[in-house]
Amino acid sequence: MARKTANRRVGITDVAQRAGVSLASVSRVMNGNFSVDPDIAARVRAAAAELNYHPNAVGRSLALGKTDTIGIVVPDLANPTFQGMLRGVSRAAAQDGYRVLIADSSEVSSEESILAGEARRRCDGVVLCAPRMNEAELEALLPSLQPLVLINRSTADTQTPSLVVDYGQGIQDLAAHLVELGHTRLVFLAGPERSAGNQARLQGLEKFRVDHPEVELTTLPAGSSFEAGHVSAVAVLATGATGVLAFNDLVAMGLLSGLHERGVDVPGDISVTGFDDIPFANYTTPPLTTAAVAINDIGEQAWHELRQLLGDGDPEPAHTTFQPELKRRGSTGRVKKPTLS
Amino acid sequence: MARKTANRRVGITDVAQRAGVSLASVSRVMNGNFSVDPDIAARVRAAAAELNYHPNAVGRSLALGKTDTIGIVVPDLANPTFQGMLRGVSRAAAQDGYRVLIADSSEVSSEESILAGEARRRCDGVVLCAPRMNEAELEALLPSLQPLVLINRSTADTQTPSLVVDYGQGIQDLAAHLVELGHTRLVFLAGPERSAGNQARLQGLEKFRVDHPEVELTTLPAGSSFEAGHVSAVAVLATGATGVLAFNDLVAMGLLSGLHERGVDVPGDISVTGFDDIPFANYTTPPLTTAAVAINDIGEQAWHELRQLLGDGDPEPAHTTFQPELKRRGSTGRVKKPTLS
DNA sequence: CTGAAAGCGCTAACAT
DNA sequence: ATGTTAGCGCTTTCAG
Repeated sequence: MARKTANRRVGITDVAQRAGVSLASVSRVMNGNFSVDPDIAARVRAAAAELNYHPNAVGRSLALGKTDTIGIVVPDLANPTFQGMLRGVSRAAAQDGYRVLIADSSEVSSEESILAGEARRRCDGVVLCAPRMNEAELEALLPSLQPLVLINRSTADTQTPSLVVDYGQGIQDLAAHLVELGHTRLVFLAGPERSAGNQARLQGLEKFRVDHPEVELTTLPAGSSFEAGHVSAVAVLATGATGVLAFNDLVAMGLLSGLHERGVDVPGDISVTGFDDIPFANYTTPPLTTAAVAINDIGEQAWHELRQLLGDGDPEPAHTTFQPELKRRGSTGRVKKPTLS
Repeated sequence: MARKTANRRVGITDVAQRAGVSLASVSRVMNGNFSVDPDIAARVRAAAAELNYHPNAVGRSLALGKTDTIGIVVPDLANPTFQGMLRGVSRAAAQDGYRVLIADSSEVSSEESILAGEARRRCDGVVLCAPRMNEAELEALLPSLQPLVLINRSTADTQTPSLVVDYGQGIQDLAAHLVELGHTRLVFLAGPERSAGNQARLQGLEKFRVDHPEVELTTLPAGSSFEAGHVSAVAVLATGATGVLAFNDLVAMGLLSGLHERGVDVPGDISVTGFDDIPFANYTTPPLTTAAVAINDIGEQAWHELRQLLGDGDPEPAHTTFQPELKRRGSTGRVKKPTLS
């Protein structure tokens, strides 16, 4: 038997002994179970207090078959979007007495499956956010992860709740906003190729092209980070576009910074939009026009869905689409003079 | 006995049965234990694979007396500093096969003790970051949290490793930097009053005053958020100071934004410094001069200390001070004209 | 209403 | 080298 140090932790047995009752009674009292003699209850509580007894969580988990813990697997803890989600999940779950175990796959999507499985095995359920995992792998993984809720991925499996952001609509709104301002030459700074969110944006833009044949829209590969946006500045300028749709706020901020370094005025010379509305977006100079995603709400919702699956809480719809909300801020403005293409 | 659904999970017994061996053998094989007949080992592995068997973590934990999980309690998951720490801890711990359980106290420092205790009970150890918790409460808590490592708090207890950032020195470096640039009227935008980090900065500035009697340094209460910095813009301008030491990067960014709105040029009219060097600091306009704190390293170190306490890994020094590194960037510049005080 | 005892899934003595 | 068995700390039937 493993016994790390000399000092034994106080267990239910100690309390029972001290209170002169059986283990069962202590257990009943600790769990606020019905039908315990007030006298005994008091003795037990006293003993527990004196010994500073706290039930061992692992023992409880084994007996109860539940850990009161859920796992959340995210691709990158450095990304504000996933941080926001994590925070939303964590706070909501905490409200219901659940804790959250993190599994950060560090962008190594090959590890995601294993990680998710491990997380699931330690927990009662899982929130899975794996934008780069391929479709087949995802489908194969789902059964073993149940109960789980999926973020920004859809699945044929109707058992699995999934919360998705309508990136396609959001990017169209952003593009339309630029068109309204008179821009006719746009460039999209694309995110990671295999990311589901990027593909959704691309589809949205395809639709936009159909609706706005007069607009010239080009795509530039970039990425999802500051750096990606920063180094894109030259390429963006080379296109001659007056409006830029950055993959997300990070990319937009990087671009803003790169543009600023080159003395390009935003929005005077070029308008820039982001995506997500991370907290920082409000405080860039100029403040960033973006499509706000209620990422904390998504996290919270994710927990609610999972809670339902776990048998607590009340039933709710299992599939939800979150609509981004256009935030008009200082980084976009009227085009200076119509560009002659 | 709790049995949620009808479908039994496959346990070690099933594998043993299928392989026609005892539980013990299966356990030995699964744990790569010495002395198992290759033949049996193969049979066990085959059976495990066929049944898609994965050891139950809770059962293991109970038997082993360890969970391979550590808790991390942070005051606010929305704060980039704590996010960075979390990330550092999480990645480092993952390297050693440990998982991280989050306890976000949501700034409610009264909850921190309970939260920390709960986290500890589910885990093998805890990383505690509770800048606002009062001294007495902290000391009282320590014994029950062992093994733990403390972040940005010191304690008399030499058993407890603690990692602290030298905020006092950092803020002095920042102030000295401004002085070098010719600034003689400075203002410090103070953080949360009870925060240990704020007090350290205040002490550093006291020392700075002694070293630089020629400099006029005032303090303005602010806070630790964007908003705090943003609303401070007017008060800052009212002081007539030409150099501002913001409590942290968030406050500095808020201030930058507030200043920009009022047409105040940074660093032309006023120089602004932050603290922490969060990833965004490099991408503000202008880029933020700040004192860089290697927050990811701190998280990583925290894990290493904890690992040592847990009995793995090699011995390391138990108390470490991290020196912030001055980052000179665009938000600070030469004073326009010497101010006549 | 209470206590004895079985069992959650696994590991580690202890025999064999 | 393998099987038997006794826990790990707790909950919950099942008798009384």
